[in-house]
Amino acid sequence: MSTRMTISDIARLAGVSKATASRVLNQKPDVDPVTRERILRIMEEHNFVPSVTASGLAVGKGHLIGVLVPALTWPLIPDIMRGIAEVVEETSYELVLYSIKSSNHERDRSDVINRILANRLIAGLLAIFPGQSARYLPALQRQGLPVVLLDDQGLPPEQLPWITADNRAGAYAATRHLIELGHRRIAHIQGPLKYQVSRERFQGYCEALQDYGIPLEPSLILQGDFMPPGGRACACQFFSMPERTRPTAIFAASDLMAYGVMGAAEEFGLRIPEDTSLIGFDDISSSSHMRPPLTTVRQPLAEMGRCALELLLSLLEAPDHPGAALLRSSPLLARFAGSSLPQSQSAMTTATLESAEPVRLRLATTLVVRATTAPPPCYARL
Amino acid sequence: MSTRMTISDIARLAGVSKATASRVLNQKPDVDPVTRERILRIMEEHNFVPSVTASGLAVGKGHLIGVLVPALTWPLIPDIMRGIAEVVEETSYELVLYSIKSSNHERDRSDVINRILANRLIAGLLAIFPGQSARYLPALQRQGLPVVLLDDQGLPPEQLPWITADNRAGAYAATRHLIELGHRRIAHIQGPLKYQVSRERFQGYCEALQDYGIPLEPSLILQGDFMPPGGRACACQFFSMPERTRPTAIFAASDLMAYGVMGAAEEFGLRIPEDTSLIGFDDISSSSHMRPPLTTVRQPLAEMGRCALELLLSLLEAPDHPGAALLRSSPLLARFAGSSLPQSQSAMTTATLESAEPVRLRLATTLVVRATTAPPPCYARL
DNA sequence: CTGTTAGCGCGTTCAA
DNA sequence: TTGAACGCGCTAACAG
Repeated sequence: MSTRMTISDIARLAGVSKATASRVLNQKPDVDPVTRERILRIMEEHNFVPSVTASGLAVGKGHLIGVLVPALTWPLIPDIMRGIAEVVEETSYELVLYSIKSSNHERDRSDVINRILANRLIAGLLAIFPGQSARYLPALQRQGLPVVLLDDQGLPPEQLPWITADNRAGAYAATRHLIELGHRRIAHIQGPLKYQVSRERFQGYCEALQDYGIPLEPSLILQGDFMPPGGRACACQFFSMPERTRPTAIFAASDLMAYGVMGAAEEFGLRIPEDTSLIGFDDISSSSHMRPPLTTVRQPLAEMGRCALELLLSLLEAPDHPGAALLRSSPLLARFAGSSLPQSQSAMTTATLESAEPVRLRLATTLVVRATTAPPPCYARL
Repeated sequence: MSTRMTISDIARLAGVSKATASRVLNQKPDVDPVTRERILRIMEEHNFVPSVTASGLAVGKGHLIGVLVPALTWPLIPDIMRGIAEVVEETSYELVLYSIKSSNHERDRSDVINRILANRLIAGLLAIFPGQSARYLPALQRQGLPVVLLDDQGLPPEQLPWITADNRAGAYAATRHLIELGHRRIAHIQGPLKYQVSRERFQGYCEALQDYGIPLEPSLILQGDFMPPGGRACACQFFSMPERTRPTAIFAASDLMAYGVMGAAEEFGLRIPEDTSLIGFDDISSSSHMRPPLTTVRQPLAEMGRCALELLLSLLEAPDHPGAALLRSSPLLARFAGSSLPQSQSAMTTATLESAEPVRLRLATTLVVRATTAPPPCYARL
């Protein structure tokens, strides 16, 4: 419970110079073992912790890692943060939270970026769902601030390492599940197409249909906004169609939109899954508690956070080693270095290393079947 | 898009000394107006942002605010964080996230605290649901680091300012709602009693019953753990009771536990709200999407975050002015300074200032009636 | 192996 | 009103 200790205090107590004390702090090898032990002991005794501020100033790079997040309330974020926090705890880094002011405009976004860059507080940046802000990120990278993208949700700025989930494969699995249940009129509620994840999910949907010889039906494809009301609106449109053309199953590009569908179904007196099957995407925590529990595609959120941060850390330690070399320095990332294409269903452990130059990891998704999917009603079969 | 600018650069460009440039940066009045303008212009031009690191070092206090959070995935946290982020954005402070390693033990907790204290990174700490870690907080406070507690969930360490929701009143309103609907056998699933919020909610339940002359029935009170499985288990126990003594309504101390109740009800073939009414507590976002939408008590989460941070900020600026004086310095907190007891139902704007010495704010909660409450089934009436 | 010196970028004295 | 000098706590260069 002592008060603030400086390295000078420690040095004085140990009878050495500050430089020596600093050396043992930084694990330098060139210190007399016995002296080192003595200093270490003194530090322990007074539970000394070096000032991140000062060392940051001295080295020119702080030991802080910035995390740029959109609205914290977007349900995927907390799980991702959990993964991030887990690996940060293992290191001596601290996390600085930058949240993008959602309400305001362009100006604000570049402001945040400027703050990040100019005050030189952080050593690296992890940008989660940067969306439009992604525009400014390459500039940071060029100025020497390592940046890692997590599921960009926008046009991927080239040359930035990024981590994402295999949205296409997840959507494919979901659609195939529906097809195998016997559905043929399968609707899809897209996310906003300006996000890459939306397009990937749509692509997976299309490919599954195509592989099973089911023609794409444009009237069964609507664009939502990832939120419940949007999903509800699209569903209402589907449910208003004549029974013969009405979809017997709906694949929504987010769980939240699926919630909206459930609301609409109730309004139309349609039972799920008896009258209409439903699949979401994300597997946010509340989905398992819905009545009936929602069948959905799980993103390995925490794992994505972990990977992204490990990647960033390795970038910090070896800024000039782009590509696969980075992967070897991290135990977690190393697991992915070997695998090429996702061949097994053991989701959490497969991923593909897409390109060598800027590292790009795509983590596997898994279909989790719960209770909102069933064979189509009799009148619709065949 | 310039590279890092230091104050020396600015000074050189403006043809003045670094000291002068520093003066205008810190709003010192003793600078020649025209010179000041010139310097300001140059700073703007090169979009110069002072290094938080360096100024922090110089002043001895960084412009960072620490937020101590438990598991990010606890559903209340994101909303609180949103409130916090909103007011942080208005200031020049940044947020540093400290998460308590949930898995490990005592040792870890004090470690986090030590890091926080010793590296002198942050100027103030906002502790959300500190739980057992609250033990260490007063020490920080004594060492000159302002600390604000947000909904302590434990034994409140004396002398620390804290913000919470009016759990008692919320629980009272929920129970009264049930009583007024005609229920008399009202069960309560408590949160863990080691948390103060659980005890307060239980207290509100008891008081409502008492005020309406309904005797407390011990068999209708079970302790849960705030999580769905716990709620489910308790509900199963209730639903297994003979119909004559079985509760016609359940008030769960958290929405998550209410979800568990819904699952159990389905299992027992009981309809909600026809056979059993149900009320939760928290109003987490998914509750409005449940089928049927959950009646619950809303905590003003974001507002709590906002207040807590404003309080902390005012503490930073006037460290020696405890008590009500603080409140006046903040526009948001000032709103509460006048009101004494919550008299109106306009929840978000009433609160009680409990004591003058360590500031204690209790924000109003609101009952949000949705679709899980109804009059008791016929056989149970009267 | 270790001590000495010189900053990192900024705030704050002191004189001028 | 302004400038020069010093120090925050630490690291990095260079000696010894």
